[in-house]
Order: sequence, then structure tokens, then C-alpha cells
Amino acid sequence: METVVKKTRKQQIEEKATKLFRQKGYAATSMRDLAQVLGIEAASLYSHIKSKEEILQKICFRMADEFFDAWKEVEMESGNHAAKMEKAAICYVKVITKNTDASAVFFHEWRHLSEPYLSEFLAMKNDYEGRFIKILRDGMQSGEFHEADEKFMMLTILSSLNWTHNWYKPSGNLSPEEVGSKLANLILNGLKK
Amino acid sequence: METVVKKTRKQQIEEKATKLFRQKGYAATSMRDLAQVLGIEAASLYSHIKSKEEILQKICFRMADEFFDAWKEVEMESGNHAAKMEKAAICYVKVITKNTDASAVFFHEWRHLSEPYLSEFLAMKNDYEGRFIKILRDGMQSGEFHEADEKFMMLTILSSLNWTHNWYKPSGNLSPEEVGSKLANLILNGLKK
DNA sequence: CCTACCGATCGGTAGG
DNA sequence: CCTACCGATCGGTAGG
Repeated sequence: METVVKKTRKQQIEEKATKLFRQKGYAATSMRDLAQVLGIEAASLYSHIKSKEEILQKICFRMADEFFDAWKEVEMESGNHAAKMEKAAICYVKVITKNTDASAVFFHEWRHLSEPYLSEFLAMKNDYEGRFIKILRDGMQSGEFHEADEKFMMLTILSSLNWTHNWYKPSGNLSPEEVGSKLANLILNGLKK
Repeated sequence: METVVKKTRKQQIEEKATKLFRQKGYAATSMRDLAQVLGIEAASLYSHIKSKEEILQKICFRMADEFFDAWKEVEMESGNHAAKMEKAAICYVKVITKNTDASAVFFHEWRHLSEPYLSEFLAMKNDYEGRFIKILRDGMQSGEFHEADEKFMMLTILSSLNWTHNWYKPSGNLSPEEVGSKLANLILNGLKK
């Protein structure tokens, strides 16, 4: 049923590297490990990529791009702040669940980026966190949300959303939308009846 | 005001290693890095420790022990399930905030443990998660909590609690108890008024 | 705790 | 994409 897309060697390298970086961590994954998975010699990798770190950069910045793309949909949400937060959670979780391997690398291995990529990455992260904070602040000002420390709230919410990369199984019975919606519901309404 | 405790060389090694493992990751930290921070030669480390991994084992299992110790206090809580969950959150967060460096290593670097330590570690993690699930299940059965997937709830709650290692500053104006209590409140009652 | 050193492995290049 | 190889660095040991 799926359209078979011919993958370039470079795409194959990035895909296998993503899996390995997730499993073993970036630093503990050698180019020889990667080559072996692809059935070629380590030296041959360098016909397609410039360096080990280049692969990490691709993974991290592609994920960042996807998160920013997803936000466009959030901006179209015209409901109240709770609806905006739910929409943000759903869009965010959709990006994560679409590629849990790349997400894991994105969340855990970015610190191995060298400058200036590291600074750029952190700036993007900060920007994104600010967007969540804005929803929280607006919702508090309008009286819709409880008053509380915005940053504390943002960190707590994002940690719940981020963690989905670690347990979401595309083969399970929850769609990305359902996961995002359920998470938003728990965050907004709480556990207690 | 603090009591000055004489630290053994071994303790100093473990302390500095914890900081480095957190900053750079376990795999990317070399024994020469560690020796340099201590002002000695890398070879000299081996008079005090058996191997690099032994340090990681100590960090991970000491944290695990502290989490289990903390649970004893949770068991003494005799209130309703919401009170039990709050108590569990507070005790858990207290352990994390007491040592954010070791917690970061505990949460991120355990996968570099070799067998049989890895299996033992995962078994303990599973045990601990089960304790949270039990509170959730009991609270649902008693009608105190909303019905929902227990595992999903547990993962969401724990991810919020775990993430405190990443932003808690002992120098800030929130005590560990306050952080745990606020997190529990957000989880139990939600963001919405 | 040091000097001296080990074999293994690392990311990457030259040249085909 | 391969063979052949580079200098650097790794965790760790021997012997003092």
C-alpha cells in the first residue's frame, strides 16, 4: 500500500545513523558501526557525507524545522487558550511520533553539536519554549488558567510532551492526535475528578 | 555554616566524574578528562577505582537506592490517593533536587551499563514505575481519579518529575518540597480554572 | 601517585 | 566504493 521511494545512499546513511545514535548515543557510535550496518567500509561513508557531526546536524535541524512548521497550524487555532494549548500539544506530539528515533537524538544528543551550530540550536529551542510560554501567559491573563510560574509550567508541560518519543509505538492503538489530545487533557484538567 | 567533611580521593573522583558525565556524556568523557580536573595523571585514577564503568555503576545504583529509600516515606502517607500521589511526587523530587548532576547521569547514561548491571537497573526502574501505577490504579478504582490508561498516566507524570533535574537550582527560591508539591498540584488539578 | 607503555579503536584522508 | 593508511586518543596495566 505504501509508495516505494528509492532512497539515496545519503538518506540511507542518515536513517541508519539516526537509529544508532538513538540506541548507543552519538559519542559511542563509531563510523565503523555505521558502515557495518550499511554493509560498506567506514571510509566509503565519506563519499556521501562530510563528517560524523554533519549527520547529527542534519538530524537536529531537520527536527527543529519540523517543529517550527507545525507551529503554523497552531497559529490558525482561533479558540480559547485551552484550545490553543491543546492544538500546540497535538501538533508537537505529531512531529515527535512521526519519527521517534530522530526525536530521541534531537532531545538527547544536541549537546554534541559544535559551535556555531550549538548556539543556533539553543536559540531555536528558546524561541520554541517562548511560544508555549506565551499561550500560558495569555491564558493566565485572561483568567482562563491558574496563576503560576510560566517557566515552571512550560517546562512541566514540555517534558510530558517530549517524553512521548520514548514510549510511543506507531503500531499501538493510539494515533498521534489522540496522544496529543490526551496529554493536553491531562495537563489542562488534571488527574482528579 | 556547613560542616566540612573530609572527602576521600575516591569520593572526589566520583563527584568530578558525575559532573563530567553530565556535561559531556559518559562515552564522551575520557579518563584523561577526569584526571585533569583532579590534577593527577589518568593512570593514577586506577589506584582508587576499578574501571570507568564502575563509576557509572556507583552513580546509577546509588540514585536508585535513594529513590527506594524515599518510598518508605510515601508508604507512611495515610491520606487519600491524591495525597499519596502528592507525597510520592514530593519525595521523588526531593531525591532529584538533592543531586541534580547524579540525577542527570542516572536518567541519561544508564544505557551504557553493561550486563548484568543493565538488567538489574531496568528491573529496578520497572519496579519503581509499578509503584506509581499502583497509586493511579487504586485512585481510579476508588473513583478519585479519572479513568485512563495507567501506563500513559504514569509515564506522563514521571516525565514531569524527572525533568526537574534539568532546571532545578538549589539557589532558587523554591524548596524541593515546594517543587514537588506544585508539580503534584498541576498533575492532579490541571492548568485550567 | 608517577612514568612508561600496551593494543585497540577512533574520525578521517589519499589515491584509485 | 575499496585498500591502505594516518595521527590522535582511548581505557587500562606494569612496576615502582
